[in-house]
Amino acid sequence: MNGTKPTGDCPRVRDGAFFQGPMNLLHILQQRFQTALAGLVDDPTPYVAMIKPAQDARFGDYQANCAMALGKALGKKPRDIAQDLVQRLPLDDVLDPPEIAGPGFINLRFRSDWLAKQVQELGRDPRLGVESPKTPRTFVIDFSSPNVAKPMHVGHLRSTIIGDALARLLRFQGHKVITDNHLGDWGTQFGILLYGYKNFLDEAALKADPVREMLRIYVHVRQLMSVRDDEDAEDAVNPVAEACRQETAKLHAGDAENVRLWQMMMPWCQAEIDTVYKRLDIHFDHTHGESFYNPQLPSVVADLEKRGIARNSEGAVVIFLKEGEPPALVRKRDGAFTYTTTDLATIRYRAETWQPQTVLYVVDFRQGLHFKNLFEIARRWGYQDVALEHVSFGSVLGNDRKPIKTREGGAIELSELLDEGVREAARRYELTRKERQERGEDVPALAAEELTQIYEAVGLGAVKYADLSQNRDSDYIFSWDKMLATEGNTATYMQYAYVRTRGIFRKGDEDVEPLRARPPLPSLESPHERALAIQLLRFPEALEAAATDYRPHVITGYLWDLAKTYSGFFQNCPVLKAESPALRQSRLLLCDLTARIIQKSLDLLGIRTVERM
RNA sequence: GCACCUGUAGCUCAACUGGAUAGAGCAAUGGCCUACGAAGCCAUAGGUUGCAGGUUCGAAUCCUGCCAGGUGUACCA
Repeated sequence: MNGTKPTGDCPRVRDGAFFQGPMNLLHILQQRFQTALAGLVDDPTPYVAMIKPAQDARFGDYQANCAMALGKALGKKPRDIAQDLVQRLPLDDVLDPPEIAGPGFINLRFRSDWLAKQVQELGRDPRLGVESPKTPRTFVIDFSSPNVAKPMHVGHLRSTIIGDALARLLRFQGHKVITDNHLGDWGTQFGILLYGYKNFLDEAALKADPVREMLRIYVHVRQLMSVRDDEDAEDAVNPVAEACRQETAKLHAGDAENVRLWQMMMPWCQAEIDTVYKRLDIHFDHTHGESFYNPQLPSVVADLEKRGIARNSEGAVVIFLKEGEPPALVRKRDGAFTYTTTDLATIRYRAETWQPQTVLYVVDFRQGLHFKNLFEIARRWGYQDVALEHVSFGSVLGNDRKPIKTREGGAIELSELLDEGVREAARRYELTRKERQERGEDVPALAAEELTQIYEAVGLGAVKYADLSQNRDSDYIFSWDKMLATEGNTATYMQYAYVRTRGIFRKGDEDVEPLRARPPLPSLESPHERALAIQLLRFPEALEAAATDYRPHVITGYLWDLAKTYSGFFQNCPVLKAESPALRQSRLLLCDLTARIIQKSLDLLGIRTVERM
């Protein structure tokens, strides 16, 4: 705290000037309760945390639930404490007189004139009310991380989408974010490619389209590996698989030919995954794959041994974690290193290179134990001041509730899945369009170019939104019907809500720029206007809640609430035909802010909007 | 065996991390296009939150024990 600055309204420096912007509603209430509680308890923090949005409009906008807990701690009647607190609250111009209800709930309601001023500020705020953090943190986000020798498949979907959304969110909040794609570019899958290249290469096909030929080779060898020679030989080593292993070993040992081939193939593999990233609009700051860390591995093991963290056991170098539990291997009996070794080298490199406060691993839940062990080892190794977090997520299931597969039982290629999403979006779009035309509705005529963009935005948006709107802990069932539904909490619905809002400006021939440069003080007389105002002002709060536990579905939940609140407003408050020009401007501001926040929220989820559909 | 995750309306999911009468969307029923895009809106119905205990002013949420499903568990990553 700086005594020369007012603390109550938190002026912010922006573009070199002090900017009096709108504030996170929850923060304002928390500050006021901080003050009120200061005289009552030593540490108000846990009690301040008991301020929540009211579940029911009858209970006001927010409610403070701390009086009951305080009653216990102070040995007084909760309602008396609530009364005391209310009297200590700095009231000024922000709140209506709070009410005390039930066992000691304090119901809080903002003054509408104060809300209107906040909305006016929000209108000219390019950051839509989101304040820059006092102390920005540095995050490294490790996500996607496909094995590059084979095409990306549906198993990479969640990590890629969730990781990208978290990167966008944290970056927008004002943190420093470094995205790093930890490619599997050094493993057994390259042995498969090397073996295939040496034995089944079609030179002409390679010249024509190297990526396609690599795919063909990979798939072909995989088939050979999985075919059993005869029924009795179940445990026998498949000769092709063995040959592939040997190619991998030679690569790791530095065999000149294999290294040369690896260097030749890598750009092709990279090109293959880049097309998927480009389509999904996903970018990485760094792509340090396993091969990048390979030269560092011996020193990792040596250092762990030197510090007495790792030791020899049965010929391997291992780290014992817990009594009765299997140890983690950092070097196998045959001298090869493991993924634990690589991951440790990665932690060291990231810590030394970027000094992050937090490293997020957006990786599927099945690797939970691996990360638990890895993080424990990292702590013993001395990396205690960097928070390592496994942001885990469940599986994508088919209709049979089993991990989704093709009809043949193979993994669904991501590029094909995205193609199908866009095709489905186009098919459904044309269907609805035809229906609407038959009903005599005013359907905008759109050029082929614009339609293509709509299909992409809707199809890809549907896939992303369906994933992100789910609590990441649980599995989810993949269904085109569900994700491309035009009703309910879907990308399509939100994109449509955005379009409808924009439609008002088109129809009314209204420009948004003056609204944003000099927003009017809105009227919040109607309960629908007031509810929408609060919902708009809650945007920063939603982002904060989503970021706290790295849960993008909190953003989609907020969006859904916003869309429903907007619907109520839209249905009951005419905009273009408002009773007065002033009211029209007031409502246009609310519309524009709704559109901007929908667009920004979708953007943080990596989803595009279009102006017309 | 041990560990982690999941179990909420017929189906798919929420519930802001302990708050007031557990909410949405599908599906069902009934209504709303001479006010801005009906891909929309409103209303009705639907629940022993897997089961049983416990903790307290208050539990879907925390603890214990069961039941069911998924996943992992020394040389794949």
